[in-house]
Amino acid sequence: MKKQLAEIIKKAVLELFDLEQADFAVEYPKDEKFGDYAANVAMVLAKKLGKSPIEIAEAIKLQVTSYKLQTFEKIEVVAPGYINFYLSEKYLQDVVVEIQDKKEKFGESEIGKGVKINNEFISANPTGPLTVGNGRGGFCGDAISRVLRKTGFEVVNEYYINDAGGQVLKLGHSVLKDEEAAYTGEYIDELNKKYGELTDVKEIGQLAAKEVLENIIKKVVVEKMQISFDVWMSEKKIQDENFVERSIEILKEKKLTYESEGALWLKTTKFGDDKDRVLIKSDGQKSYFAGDCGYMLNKIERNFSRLIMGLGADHHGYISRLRAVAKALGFEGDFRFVISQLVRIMKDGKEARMSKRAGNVVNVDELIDAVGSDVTRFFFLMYSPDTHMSFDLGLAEEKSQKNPVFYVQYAHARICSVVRKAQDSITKIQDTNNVDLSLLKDEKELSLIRELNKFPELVEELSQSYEVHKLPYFAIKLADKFHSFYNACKVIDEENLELTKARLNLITAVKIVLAETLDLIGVSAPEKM
RNA sequence: GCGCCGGUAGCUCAGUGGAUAGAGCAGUAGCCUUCUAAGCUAUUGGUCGCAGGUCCGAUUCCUGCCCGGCGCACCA
Repeated sequence: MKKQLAEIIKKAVLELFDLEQADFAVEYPKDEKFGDYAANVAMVLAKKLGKSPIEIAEAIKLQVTSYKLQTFEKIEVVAPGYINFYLSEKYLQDVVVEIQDKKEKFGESEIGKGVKINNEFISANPTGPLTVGNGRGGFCGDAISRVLRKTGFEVVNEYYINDAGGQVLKLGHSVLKDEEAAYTGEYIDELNKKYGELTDVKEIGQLAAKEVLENIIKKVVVEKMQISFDVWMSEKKIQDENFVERSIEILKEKKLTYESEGALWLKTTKFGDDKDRVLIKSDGQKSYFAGDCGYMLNKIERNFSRLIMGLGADHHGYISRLRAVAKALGFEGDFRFVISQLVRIMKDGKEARMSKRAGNVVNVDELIDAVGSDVTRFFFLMYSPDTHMSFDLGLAEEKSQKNPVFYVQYAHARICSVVRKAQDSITKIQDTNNVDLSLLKDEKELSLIRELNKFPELVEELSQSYEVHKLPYFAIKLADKFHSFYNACKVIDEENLELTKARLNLITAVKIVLAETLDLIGVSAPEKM
């Protein structure tokens, strides 16, 4: 509707003032009393037209009114020059019908049809357990994919495994517990028991990495975090299949490389990086960055038209060089980075030290074990990835009404309970098809429907902006309006079966949208609590 | 030194070139003979880090500064 309204206003502006382009916005007003949509066109055009915003707004209002649209029951001009549009009751009541028809497909669209997207996230080294930071990035990446799929995009979830370079050696040393050991922890002790007798560091490292990947990372990702990756891409495979060699050849051919101090450099500065990067070191070894070039070539040859990479804030420095390689290798599509800031775990007002010995939570799986998968996901996804979030462990552990996750889930469970009750107690209400939804006129009811109406627009917006933290906020708002409605309006009324039927339709619609929103977040929608 | 991110209510965080800056938690006052009180209703609380600038209008955009986090390898 937002888009359609923008088109309508555009048309009106064209007809009235003969202006082709107008840079204005259609948005949701801050307050419901200002209607369902508000446009700032008049204020934007005021200067250009040399008229007062109010005057212009009135003209546009008249013009739009002359189109006799059924959608709006009222259009108002308000100082300093807003045009507020009020959806008609009929339009809102029809939203309930639409949701009943489409069920869980409500909000789906085809804007992404035929567009292939590669979404790479987590990609933590196979050298140890996943941290809460990996968890944040993981849930965020997963939610983005869910939104993209709902809007018709073809998404490949991908995890890149650094199983070829020096960190494998580091792991080997750690298992042997020699001077070059870098990692410690219970899992290292176990690996030491298993492989400590061997002597070849590289072999030990590879065996250990494989085991960490299979028994720690994959288990946590798949079982605890419930994220499914379509591709687990191995760095070694990229090397073995000559992508690295070939990418270097291509870059050489494009004359984007040069030799200096005995090393081969790539001119990433040509594409916005702050310094050039080494591809082949002076000792003849390929750099880690060369591996990235090979991987990029591999992605490009798989014909994705959009690339997404989720990175922790400690890796934000890679953005410009990765963008540079993509361009250097000829990738022209949209390449977006989702950077998630680090996570602080707070307990009792203090920062929990990231140490196992102190008995504090460090890893995602431990966090999930402590507070549950739903709470963990919801909490991480509530925050914009840009914020340096504090995870209040005490609050999350409480499992009480303080917790917004339960607030939302409770709304869903409540609806299920009412529906169950209706089925049990009123046998007459079986024919839910023949319903008079025009009975839904109460302010609480209409307000609830207005929120439902926003869902498809939200999903579509998120498929472009990736701001998935808006999903939990939407869920809370919808739950809020439902609870408010529930307290004001009795759903089951033996004396008024027609209204009861209409309201059952309404809450079923709410249930569908709530469940869908929670599904995009990856949180369960319980039938009972 | 350079770069990225943040600085909004007591706490954790949304938000926006425009209409009285929002939510949850915490605080205060009410609401269970009625479909789940894990709920509802009302209410207290803000110099949107500081200083300039652009604009009819800035918390939002620009510049400078202050505070906090992270990053700046021929390491992977």
